[in-house]
Amino acid sequence: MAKIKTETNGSIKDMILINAAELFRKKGFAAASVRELAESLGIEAPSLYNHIGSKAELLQEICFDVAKDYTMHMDDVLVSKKNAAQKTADIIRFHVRKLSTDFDKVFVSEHEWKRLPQKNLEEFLAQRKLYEKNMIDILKDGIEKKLFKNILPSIAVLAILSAVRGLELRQRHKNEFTIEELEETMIEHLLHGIIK
Amino acid sequence: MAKIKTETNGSIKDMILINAAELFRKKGFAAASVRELAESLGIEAPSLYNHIGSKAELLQEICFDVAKDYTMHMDDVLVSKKNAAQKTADIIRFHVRKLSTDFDKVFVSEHEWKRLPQKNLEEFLAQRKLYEKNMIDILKDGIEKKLFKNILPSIAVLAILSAVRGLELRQRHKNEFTIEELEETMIEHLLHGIIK
DNA sequence: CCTACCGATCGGTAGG
DNA sequence: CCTACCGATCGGTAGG
Repeated sequence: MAKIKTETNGSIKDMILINAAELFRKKGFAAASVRELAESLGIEAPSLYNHIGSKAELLQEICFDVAKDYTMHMDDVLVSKKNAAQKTADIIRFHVRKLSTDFDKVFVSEHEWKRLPQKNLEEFLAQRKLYEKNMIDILKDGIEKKLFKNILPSIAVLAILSAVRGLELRQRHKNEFTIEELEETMIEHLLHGIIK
Repeated sequence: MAKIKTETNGSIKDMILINAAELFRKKGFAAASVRELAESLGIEAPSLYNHIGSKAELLQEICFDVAKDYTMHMDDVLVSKKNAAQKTADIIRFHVRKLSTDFDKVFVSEHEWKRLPQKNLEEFLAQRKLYEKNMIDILKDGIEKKLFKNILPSIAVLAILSAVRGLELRQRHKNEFTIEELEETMIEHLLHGIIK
């Protein structure tokens, strides 16, 4: 009898995905139960299946939603006229911003993608690999143009991506810094270092 | 009847912890079953309980073993006569090396500590917070001594730690780079940046 | 949207 | 170290 309370403009499926992302982040995909998700929505577990196909499907939608956003941004960056340093800065900025605006989804996508069913996992990894290849190409271009030092591109990409992926802003630095401060500080650090 | 095969010098408990770390890394703590762990050791699940108290205890031992190593290294760094830049480099180097030599344990400690039971979780977080505070103090000292730029220490620590924590060397770059190359590249990047 | 319920699997214990 | 087994919980289905 109880109906899912939808926030303004939120469809039922959106509400489910929002709550699922929060639950998966807090408990991990494997330890999060469908019953608990249903409870957070004010309904019984079996009723959820009128809206979703399976628990795994929710994880899949979260991961690929996030991946799509990153991929689309990368496409914008690649066709822009900016130089390698500016492109790299854009990517860092986007990661920090995305993490702060869509924390639950991004976190789940970063930490729980390994629980995707085989087929989805392969596709997810392929997208991720392409993303990293695009970044490596940007760094290589920067090295060629004498903009960057003669670094090892694949390791630099690993360092940059893990730095921005691993950020755990959560509540911690919520009111300590603005998002813009965080973005620019990360860009400065990862491009120019901290040594005077 | 089957006995656990112990590798040279490895006690049974050590073997259990090694296999548990690998299993927890691959499947996640929640999704890893005691039965599967037992199977990897060639025994039945109930027999495991002659050697362990609970599944949670294994996670606890893995996480605190790793935390102890980092904390002990930090203590060495803090009493050393090196300057802030050298101390920071030492910390980065230790993280990279530790990750490459104890991949499964470090990975589990980084990704699964949230599944620790309440009491252990609080202690783990306290140790982690102290570790970060020590690093912040090192950076502050570097800023005071005009060695570092006027960065935001807490964000810089976050960037450095997430960069080194998030590294996924695994098989990927196994034969592509030596550990030393990886260490020095990360130090160079996180201290001096990539811009020429 | 609900109640009722299924088979599978879980961590762990009893007892030898 | 084993077999036998427990209660709890899981994702999901049937039927209305």
